[in-house]
Amino acid sequence: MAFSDMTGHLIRRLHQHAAHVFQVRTKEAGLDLTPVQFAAMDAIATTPGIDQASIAAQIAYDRATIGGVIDRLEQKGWIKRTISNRDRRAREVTLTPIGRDILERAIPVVSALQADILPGLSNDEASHLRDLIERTTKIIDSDKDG
Amino acid sequence: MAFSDMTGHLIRRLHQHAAHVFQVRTKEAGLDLTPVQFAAMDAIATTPGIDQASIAAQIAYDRATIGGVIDRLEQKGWIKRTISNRDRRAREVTLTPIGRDILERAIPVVSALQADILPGLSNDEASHLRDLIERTTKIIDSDKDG
DNA sequence: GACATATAATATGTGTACCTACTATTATTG
DNA sequence: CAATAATAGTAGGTACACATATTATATGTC
Repeated sequence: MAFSDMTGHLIRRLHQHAAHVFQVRTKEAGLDLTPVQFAAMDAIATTPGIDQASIAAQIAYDRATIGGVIDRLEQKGWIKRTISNRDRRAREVTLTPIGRDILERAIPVVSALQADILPGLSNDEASHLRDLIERTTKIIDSDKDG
Repeated sequence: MAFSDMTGHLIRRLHQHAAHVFQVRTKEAGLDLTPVQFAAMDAIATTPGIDQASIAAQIAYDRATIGGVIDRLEQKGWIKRTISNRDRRAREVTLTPIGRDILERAIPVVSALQADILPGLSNDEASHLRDLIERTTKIIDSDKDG
């Protein structure tokens, strides 16, 4: 089989495209944020005061990567980090008012761009594709735990 | 819709998993190479003397990224770069004997690990998933050209 | 054949992405 | 409660990944 037909290569291409769509659509909307920054802010909004390790676990990233992401979000003034009282190793992360505003503006944009990630597929096909991927990732997760 | 169910997020997770499987399986086989390094070497083996821009186009990467990848492959002694006679801007890239050997050893490993990227899916489902992704990437490509 | 245009590679900068090791702190266990 | 193990975050290192700008060279046009 030619390399270009291999599963891994196809998945990389699709991911590359998804990242590109995210970048273009958010920039068009006047937003300056990356996919992981959005994911982290969404997790923080869902669970204010969440610590970095929990953010990393929730959105499936490395702790070290999230550390850097949180650094940059803090520099932009979108999140705040305070040492936790119940566990002095942990940092409790919350959105600032500006960060909340950015996230509010980003949510509809990010929701809308999802459809552009799978051009040319019918709704049924796109749904089926999402379903197959979701089943696969669930198996990956259960393999990790079990 | 929750962020974790969004298309972009699912695709990222799948890509992350595919990259992980590649890393683990190649390491187990005693190989020290990344997905893009493998892809580049495969392209060079297919078209010896290919220039860097053509490698980038063939495997769908940025020219700047491929420049760095080729740098590292050259440092490892797996490829050779010579200034082209017909176009002094271009670098003709070829595999060294060692590079050819590495690629020969890598090809069966990389072929075999493709199946591990989609655990828990039947052959039909995996095929269908590949097909849907392939159709999407073809549309992406034609949008770029047209 | 000078000149505008395009292209190959590189340089620079930002931001992931993950690995290993390290420090500080907490939890567990004898 | 002292010793051990586990965990949160950071530091350092490697390798993408891509945008933009720059340099060298080639190409098309008049």
